[in-house]
Amino acid sequence: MGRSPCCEKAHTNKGAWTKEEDGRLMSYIRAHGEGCWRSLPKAAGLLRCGKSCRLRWINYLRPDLKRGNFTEEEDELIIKLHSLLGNKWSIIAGRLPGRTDNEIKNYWNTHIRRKLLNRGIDPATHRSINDPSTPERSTNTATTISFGASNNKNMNAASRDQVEDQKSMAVRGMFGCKVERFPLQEQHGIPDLNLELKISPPSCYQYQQQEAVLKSGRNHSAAVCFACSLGLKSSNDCSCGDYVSAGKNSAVVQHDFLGLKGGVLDYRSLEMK
DNA sequence: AACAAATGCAACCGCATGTCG
DNA sequence: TCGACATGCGGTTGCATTTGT
Repeated sequence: MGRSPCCEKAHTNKGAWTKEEDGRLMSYIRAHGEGCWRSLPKAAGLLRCGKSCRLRWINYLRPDLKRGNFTEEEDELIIKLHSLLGNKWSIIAGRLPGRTDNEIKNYWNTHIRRKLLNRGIDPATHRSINDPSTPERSTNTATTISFGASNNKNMNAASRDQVEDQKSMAVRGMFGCKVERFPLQEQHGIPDLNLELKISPPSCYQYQQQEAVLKSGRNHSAAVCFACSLGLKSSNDCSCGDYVSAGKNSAVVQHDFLGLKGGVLDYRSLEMK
């Protein structure tokens, strides 16, 4: 038994939307709000599939959309987030206010891929294309975080270690999680300093630290939220103060690593509403 | 000017996931 | 707990526009 289609295809328009259709959809949503996409087309007098209406609204008609070219900062943020999350376009879009997942996906495929390839970076793995040690990406590979090239080739081993440790600390602060370092680049002397990082939920120690912060009522300098770490300090996503503001209801404060509460990854909690 | 190739982007499709009775 | 339905997501397609010859 097959699944019923989302709409009656025989009686729906397809292809580009007309101005009249846009107008109908916009005025209907203004009057009634989003939601119930299945019944919306009929109610709004549109010969469109509900899915199509939703997509048109989200990707084109929403009033909070930021049209126009991507900035250099947005480019770099997309690259950084893609290196962490892969093709999780909706989550990446959640970190770029006014941008849609579809827009970012298209932009990635048309601009950023080429940009990375020109830099000699494989857009899929965020590693140097010439890197002979690049392993096949398996489903269980660690997330990689690229820091871009830096010229520390001539450093002695101790200095390099120091730099790497600082990077490791930065990432640890960035995600409030344990970061394991794989010294691939050091072993092979690869100029592109992609660090192979494995991200795991915060250790008990860090969890205890958060609780200590709660008890003391003071924010912890090392506890930087994801938003701040990505330069979105002013955004609504900044949650540096969450632990403190939770106050006596601290029981409701669970560790939330990339939306990972109780060990279950909840991508949606990362999205910017 | 005409045509072909390349590019960019809106929209579609199928599957996964969430919700509710 | 299960099944049906609604919604969301990511990959892909198709077409309009731009660029090159």
